Amino acid sequence: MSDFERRSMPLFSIGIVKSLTGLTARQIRYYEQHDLVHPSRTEGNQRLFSFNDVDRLLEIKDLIEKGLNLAGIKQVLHMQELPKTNQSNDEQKKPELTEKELRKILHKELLDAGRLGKTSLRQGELSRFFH
Amino acid sequence: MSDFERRSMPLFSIGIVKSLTGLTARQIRYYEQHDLVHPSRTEGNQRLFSFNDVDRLLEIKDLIEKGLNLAGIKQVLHMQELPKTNQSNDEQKKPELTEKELRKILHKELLDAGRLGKTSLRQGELSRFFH
DNA sequence: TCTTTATGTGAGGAATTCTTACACAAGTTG
DNA sequence: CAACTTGTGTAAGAATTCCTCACATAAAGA
Repeated sequence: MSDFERRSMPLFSIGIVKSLTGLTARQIRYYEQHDLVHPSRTEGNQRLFSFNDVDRLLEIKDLIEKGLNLAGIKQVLHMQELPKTNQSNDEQKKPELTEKELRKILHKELLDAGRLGKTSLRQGELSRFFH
Repeated sequence: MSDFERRSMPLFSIGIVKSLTGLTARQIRYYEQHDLVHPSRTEGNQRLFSFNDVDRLLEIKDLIEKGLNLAGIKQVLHMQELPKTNQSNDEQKKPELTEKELRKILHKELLDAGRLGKTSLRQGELSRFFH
């Protein structure tokens, strides 16, 4: 079993994820609805989260606390996922974000300057807690 | 958070543990009832298993497949937990096992000779799957 | 002021888990 | 052989957790 598979394995019910992240069930479902996480499901349609999912929720929480809105968070998470994609591809993959919104988000990030740098250090946060 | 704490953290519902171990819910509850595992509980009394609990259930399953009965398994697990205890302490801690039963168990183990050695190699099995 | 965003809350139902009880096959004991 | 023990299956009924959907609302933006 590869590292990737281990971290993508569906293991945690939403109740556990609540306590691991400090988010409410409402928030977790809302973030899923807006495509920020993609937990799998049991046969009976109950959500099951992986380590990766929990890590990602912790990142989302972090960005929320920095004042980013969901559009901004989506942007950041996508950039982390596709670090080597060239610019033309990037534009093709996020056509829904207008120039204006992007400027607004970047403005927020500037206002938060100094704190944003910590994001990369917090990557894979959960891996510090389990092994 | 220490290593010990991480591995003792209550995370998994019995449904997940079923799929991780291949045991039935009945078996898992029976082993708990006979003091082989001690999952914690949610506020609503639902079982929550840790990595250690799942590891231990995998060991139990292994020993079951080797033909040991629960008394024998309890013996083996206790010996693993207290590797440095002197003999007098050992006797104090397992007064419920008669000489006769012990002889029977040892006989079984002899019949299974050659396979039992693998047990120690399978220690902490789950740690190969997660980190 | 009106709209959007992110979250709280509640209802009603479905899925999961709980305990308890009965059944039973295989092994053990007398 | 008859009775007992062990380990597991199964089912019932209740409790807990989770689901979706809908409505409310504060804060922020237009």
